[in-house]
Order: sequence, then structure tokens, then C-alpha cells
Amino acid sequence: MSRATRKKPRSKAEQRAESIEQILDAAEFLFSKNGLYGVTLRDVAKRVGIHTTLVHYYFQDKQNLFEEVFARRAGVTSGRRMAALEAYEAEAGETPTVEGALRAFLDTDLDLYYEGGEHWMNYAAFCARVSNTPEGAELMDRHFDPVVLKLVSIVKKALPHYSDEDIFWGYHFVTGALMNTLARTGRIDRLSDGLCKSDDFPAVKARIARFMAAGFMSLGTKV
Amino acid sequence: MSRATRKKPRSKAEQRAESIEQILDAAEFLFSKNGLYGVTLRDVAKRVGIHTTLVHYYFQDKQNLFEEVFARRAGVTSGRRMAALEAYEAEAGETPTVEGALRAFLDTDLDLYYEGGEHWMNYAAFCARVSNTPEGAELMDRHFDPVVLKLVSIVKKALPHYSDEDIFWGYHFVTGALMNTLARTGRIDRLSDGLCKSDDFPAVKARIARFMAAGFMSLGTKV
DNA sequence: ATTATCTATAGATCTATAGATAATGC
DNA sequence: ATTATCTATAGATCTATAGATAATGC
Repeated sequence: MSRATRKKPRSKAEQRAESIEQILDAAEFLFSKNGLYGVTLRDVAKRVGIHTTLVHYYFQDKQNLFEEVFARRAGVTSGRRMAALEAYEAEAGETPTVEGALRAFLDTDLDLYYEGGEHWMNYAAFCARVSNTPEGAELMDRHFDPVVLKLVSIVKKALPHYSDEDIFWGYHFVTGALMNTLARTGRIDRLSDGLCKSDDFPAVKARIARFMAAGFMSLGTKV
Repeated sequence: MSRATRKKPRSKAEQRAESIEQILDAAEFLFSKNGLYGVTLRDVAKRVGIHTTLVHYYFQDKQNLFEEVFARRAGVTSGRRMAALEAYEAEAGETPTVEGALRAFLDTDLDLYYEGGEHWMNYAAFCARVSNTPEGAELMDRHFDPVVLKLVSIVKKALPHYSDEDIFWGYHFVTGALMNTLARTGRIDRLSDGLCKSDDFPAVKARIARFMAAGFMSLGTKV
């Protein structure tokens, strides 16, 4: 991994791009573990094998580095999910189902992380880690509101007699379960004594949309 | 709030107890917002209106303060939920339901935070904030494993033909939804344009156990 | 000529401790 | 006498910048 052992890239543009990528990768990994305040720019630089000042050179300050880590992959995930939701909407016509909408939203995302390899898994953990922090909340709003509101609109069409409150609270449960998955804390591994594994996204994908769709349906049957 | 404006407590034991409580309250609030690394002992001392050294005097170091914030209320919440689960188990006999078990687990906890006032709400946010961090994971295991495993055992009895994997993954979704509730990030407020409110725990209580129970039931119907 | 990278360092924290002072306790 | 609280400070960071050096670009 050390920079010295690798052949230098030829052009300056390549050098620049590679340094920026490496810094973002290192920051993404470290922020996902320890959050904004638990990571120093020295940690990031050390992980890449460069001097701290280079991080400042490319990213000005820490807050900006953090936001660029968030932004780098946010467009890809929200774009993919938006496309999947729109495709489902077109396909389902006037009779969409909650489960269909959730599959487009959840399964598409789980696939992206799982099939995207280590970096995408780190990004998933990063998002989960910051989703319940003041720093992260505003970023979540800015990058993910459109795709979430699209999901909500399809669920509303599937459940026309539901109150908006029921639908938003249902989404609140869905996103909690998703974030707990992306975080991969290892808690489920320890609780189940190794039976379930935090990074087994296929196991989650096999269950989450169906589970959550059934949850939504239950909110219609008032007691 | 300032310490100078208040009459000093009489005995040393009282003084000691009051200082310790105030430090824990301040740390709980600040850690819930910014996590272990986002809070300095100076921040904590400043919020209480004492000198930083007093925090060291009572709590040795930061890590220990953090753990004591966690531990102070952990026994109460896990004890209450354990009692509720045992009562439900006795009442339901050989035919417990998933929803009954979840009500004992979830509603009991939501009541505690909501009826316990500001401090308990802060503790809830603190737990949610640290639940997906390395620092917090080990504390969650240590303090909450017994009550979670009790819940799991009742759900197993309610769903005897289910695989253990299905039950643990179901719990994983439940705890994600619960933590997202306790965190009170305000995201649901903004998404729903004020219709739902993060601190409206009664609204969550009205839905979460039924929603999650229906989710569990759906895992039995393989497609 | 321009850009990537490093050296050196200022200035501002932060944690933690030693030792002094002030208040209660017997 | 003992315990709570404060003063002073050491030592170790951390962020950020100025300016030097080394590598590519034309």
C-alpha cells in the first residue's frame, strides 16, 4: 500500500487525481469508524503515506474533506435508486405495491454496496455513522431528500387511504433498519453467536423489503 | 443554571453527589450531540460551571466518564424491560405473540424516556448516538445483551417454526428503527415538512410494535 | 513555468497532574 | 483532618499556513 513502493503515475493530472482519490478513500474509512471528530488530518495523511499539508492543499480544511467524502458517492447511490424507483413506477402503472417500491429503494442500494466492494461498503458505513449526527443530518437532507420523497410518493399511491403520518413513520422505521445494516457494527454477530453476520447484505436483502412492506400494511388495520 | 446563584448544599456527601450528577448530566447531553471525540472535558466543565480539573477529580479520565454516563441509566432501562418481558411471558403462558413481546420491549422503553423528561430523552439520544460506534458497541453488548436475548427467546416461542436467523435479523430491523427514533435527529420533521416530529414518541409507540410484529410474520411466508 | 509535495512552525487547543486554597467534619 | 474546589502548568496533540524543493509541462 505504501506510496514509495508503487510506480508514480505519469502525468500531473493523474498524480492529482490519484492523490485526491487516496485521501478520500482513507478519510471515508476513518470517518466511518470514528466520525468527524474522531479522525485527525494526520491520521488521514498517515494512512495514505503523505504529509498532512497535502490534505490541506487539496481539501482546504477538515469540514470540507468530510463533505467531499459524503458527496463523492452520494450522487451515484441516489441516482441509481431514483432510476430504479422511476422504472418501477412506470412498470407498475396505477397499481404499485409497497414491497415493489421498497425493493427498488432498498435492494438497489444494498446491491450497490455489496457488489461495489470494500470502498462502497466503507461509504455505506460512513453514511450510517453520520446519519444520526448534527454534521450528517444536513448532508443527508441535501443529498437524499429527492429519492426519499420519490419513494414516499409511490408508497402513497400504493396506500391511498393511509394518512401521510403513517407513511412517514413507516419510512422512519425503514431507514432505521437500513442504517443499522449499513453500519455493520458486528452487534448482530455477537448477539447471534456468529449465526448472522453484519456484512451479510444478501441475508438482509432477502428479508428487509418484505418485512417492511408487511409493517406498512399493518398500519392500515387500526385496533 | 449557574452554580454561584444557587445555595450550596450543606453536607459534603450532598455536594459530592450533586457535582457528580451535574457532570454526568452535562456529559450525557454533550456526548449525545457530538459523541466521545466531539466533546472536551472543558466543554463539560463549562456547561456545569466548574473547573475542568474537577471532572478529572471525580471521573479520572474521559473514557471513564463516558462509560459512567452509559452505565448510570442502563440498569434502569434494561431492568424495566426485563421485568415487562417476564411479566408478559408469565401472562401469555404457552402462547405468547410477537406483538406482545415487542410491546413489552419497545413500549416500556419509549414510555421510560418520554415520561422521564429531558434527562431520559438525552440518555436515549446518547445511546442511539453511540450504538453504531466502536466505543459504544462493547457497552451495548455488556449492558443490553440479557434483555435482548430474553426478547429473542419469547419471539422464538411465538414463532417455533422460524429459523434463528430470521429471528435475529428481525431483531436487527427492530433495533434499527428504535435507535433511529431515540436519536431524534429532526430528519423526519424536515422530510414530512413538520407533519411528524422527532420527539413525538407517542406517535412511534402507536405504531412500532404492530409494524415490527407484522414484519416478523412476513418472514414465515417464503416466496 | 506550473503544479505536486515536503519542511518548518505558529498558535490554539486538550488531557492530565501537582500542589494550593476553601469549605465541611469531628 | 478530610474532602471539595481552584490555580498553574507540563506535555502532547491538532489545524492551518508560509515558504522551500522536486517533479512535470510546454
